Amino acid sequence: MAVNEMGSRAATLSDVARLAGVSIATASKALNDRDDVAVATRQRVLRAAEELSFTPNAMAKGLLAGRTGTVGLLTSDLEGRFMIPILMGAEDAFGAGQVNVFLCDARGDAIREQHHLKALLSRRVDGIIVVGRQTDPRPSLGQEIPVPVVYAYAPSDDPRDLSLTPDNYVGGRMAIEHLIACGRTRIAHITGDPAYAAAQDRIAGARAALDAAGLELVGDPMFSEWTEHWGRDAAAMLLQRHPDVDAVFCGSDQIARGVLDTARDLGRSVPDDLAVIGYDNWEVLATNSRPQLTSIDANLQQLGRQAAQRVFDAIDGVDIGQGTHHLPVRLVIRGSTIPRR
Amino acid sequence: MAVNEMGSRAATLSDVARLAGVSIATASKALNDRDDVAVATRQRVLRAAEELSFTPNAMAKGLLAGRTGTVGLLTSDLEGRFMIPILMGAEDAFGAGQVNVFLCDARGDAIREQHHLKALLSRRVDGIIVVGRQTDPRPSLGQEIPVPVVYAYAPSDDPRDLSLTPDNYVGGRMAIEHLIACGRTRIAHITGDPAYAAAQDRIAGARAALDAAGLELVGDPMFSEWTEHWGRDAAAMLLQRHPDVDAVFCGSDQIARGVLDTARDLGRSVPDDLAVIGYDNWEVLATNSRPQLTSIDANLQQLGRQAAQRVFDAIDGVDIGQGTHHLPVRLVIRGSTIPRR
DNA sequence: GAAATCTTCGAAAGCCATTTCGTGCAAGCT
DNA sequence: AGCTTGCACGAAATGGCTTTCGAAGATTTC
Repeated sequence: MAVNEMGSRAATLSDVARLAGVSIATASKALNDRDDVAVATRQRVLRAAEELSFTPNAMAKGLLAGRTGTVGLLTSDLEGRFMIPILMGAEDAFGAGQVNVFLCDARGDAIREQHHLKALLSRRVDGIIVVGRQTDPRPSLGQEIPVPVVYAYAPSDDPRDLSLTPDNYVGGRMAIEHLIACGRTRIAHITGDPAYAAAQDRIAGARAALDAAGLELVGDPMFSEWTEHWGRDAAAMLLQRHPDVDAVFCGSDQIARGVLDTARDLGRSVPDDLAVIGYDNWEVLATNSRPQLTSIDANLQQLGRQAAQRVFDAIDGVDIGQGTHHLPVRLVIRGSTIPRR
Repeated sequence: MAVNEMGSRAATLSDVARLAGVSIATASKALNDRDDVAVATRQRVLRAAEELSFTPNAMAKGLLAGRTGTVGLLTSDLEGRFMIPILMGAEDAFGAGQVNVFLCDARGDAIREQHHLKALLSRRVDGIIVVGRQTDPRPSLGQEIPVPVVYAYAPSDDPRDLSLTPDNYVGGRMAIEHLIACGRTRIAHITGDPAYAAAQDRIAGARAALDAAGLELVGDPMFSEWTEHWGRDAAAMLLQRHPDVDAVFCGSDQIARGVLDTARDLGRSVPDDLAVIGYDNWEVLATNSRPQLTSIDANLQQLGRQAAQRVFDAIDGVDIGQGTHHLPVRLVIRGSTIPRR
């Protein structure tokens, strides 16, 4: 047979018991380190289990325990760059223990999500993490779910749910504060789609920081796509209209890469002549540009870990609170705002 | 309670039966659309199930059926760009049916992998897909696994296993053939770490194509990292040593981006003066460069789908064969090799 | 030596849904 | 009326494991 033998299906506890010459009950106790089993007997059982490479059937166990040691991860867009670190963080937090992750990708489709949700519930997952692809609020799964639910990245639109999302407002503020700390005063903003809450939140934070310093944005924020192309085009327009600009806060690293490109084309030196800061800290982009890109990192992996931790806590009966929590972001300084020493 | 009520645990079939005033057996039959149930009775049961929002316990079902409707996805590096499309393809193929995916990330650690494997087996997955992070062969999980195993991307080192991996040899050949078709004859190769099978396979394919056309590579293949930085540096060296080169085959899109950068800096126009082709067809990089990047796409999503399909077939008892299968790749032509019309 | 106390083990119930098989009943037939 | 036939439903076994509780044997105590 090609792939494998599949001959004898996995050994069961009674196989082990028979080989060890004890009852099923005793075998179970021996394998689970319970009392009331003589040392010699336990040894025999363990050896038998070893020999049959016995693996307890998690389903049978779960059926009894009422717990499956399984958590569902309901994403809406696997492709998205933001999903992966969150997923990793969650997998990380779980992986250490006995918990495994059920992955479901709804492909951004509500019907499919409902379908997957049902599948997860029928598998009796102990908890669910819902990962969205934007920071805009998404429809709640409802309060009727019989297991804890935590929303990551995209918060739920129902305040009774617990949501963890990066703090874009503070991110915007930090970016501007950093630019000001670098001595910049004529700061412009190029960002992506204005329909994204992320774009608006970052602008709000940026404006707050500028206000606090008695400054104003150079021109209006420039909206369009989250792409390098737009970054290039926007930068060209910006530098023509406002040649005296000395810093650009970009809504994404992709946009920032475009801005760097145009700056180079037009002979503006970065960071001396023009400081550029990105957003997302997408390493591949940020560390391979010339100069390397200062950026805001949303700590997504940590966000994923926290979401997992909350689910754990809830499973253990801990009250994990509710509402939308904005998790701290961090500034990663590179050459595009501060000259290399 | 914060996250949800969790009050009454999920309803069971006997709850439904009691509410409908029938036996468990009848309830089961009604819900599963089996015969021997009067229409009126079925209606009553369905209504009861609806009311209790009954979801059948997949574990109990699996315990009977001997099948769990679950497949394990054992990756070694979630971070990797290659993992995601494969994962999506697999999830795609499964998602349509009743199958769900267990995701395990071994973080490239053999111990952790063993641990996860055991967890998957104890969950009685019906099959396993092992996804590696490079195309270099990886240690087999062994022939003792009681369920079908398919290796994706990274083939198993045991020819008795079934492995699906992209055809890097043909990829290299296609790249060169395309450049030749574009009228180029002085072709150089800049790639990444020579320890990668991917690098060597692509070179072998490239050499075969050059041979067939009676051509030779300009200079030796240039090895180092799979980064933009290296692409820039390598291109600078190349253009200095061999100013007459008219095409560069790059081992990755990142390297190609670096090459484009340097070409621009040195005033070489792409594609007229110098054609550049990348590898991987990483859309974000390939479509945002100037000009857009021609590249080789490994069809990873399809690879994932195929892996899933093979697992399905094996579960259904179909002999799915063995050995390493090299899946077709495809050329994606953009502006870096052919001028925009 | 008899009674009390451990120690060690096994029988059996239970988790939840499916399925086989048998029972009760009404309708159909001669 | 007496028989078969068909229908609708339920009792019970099944699957793999845990756990409770009782029983047998070994040990200690007076």
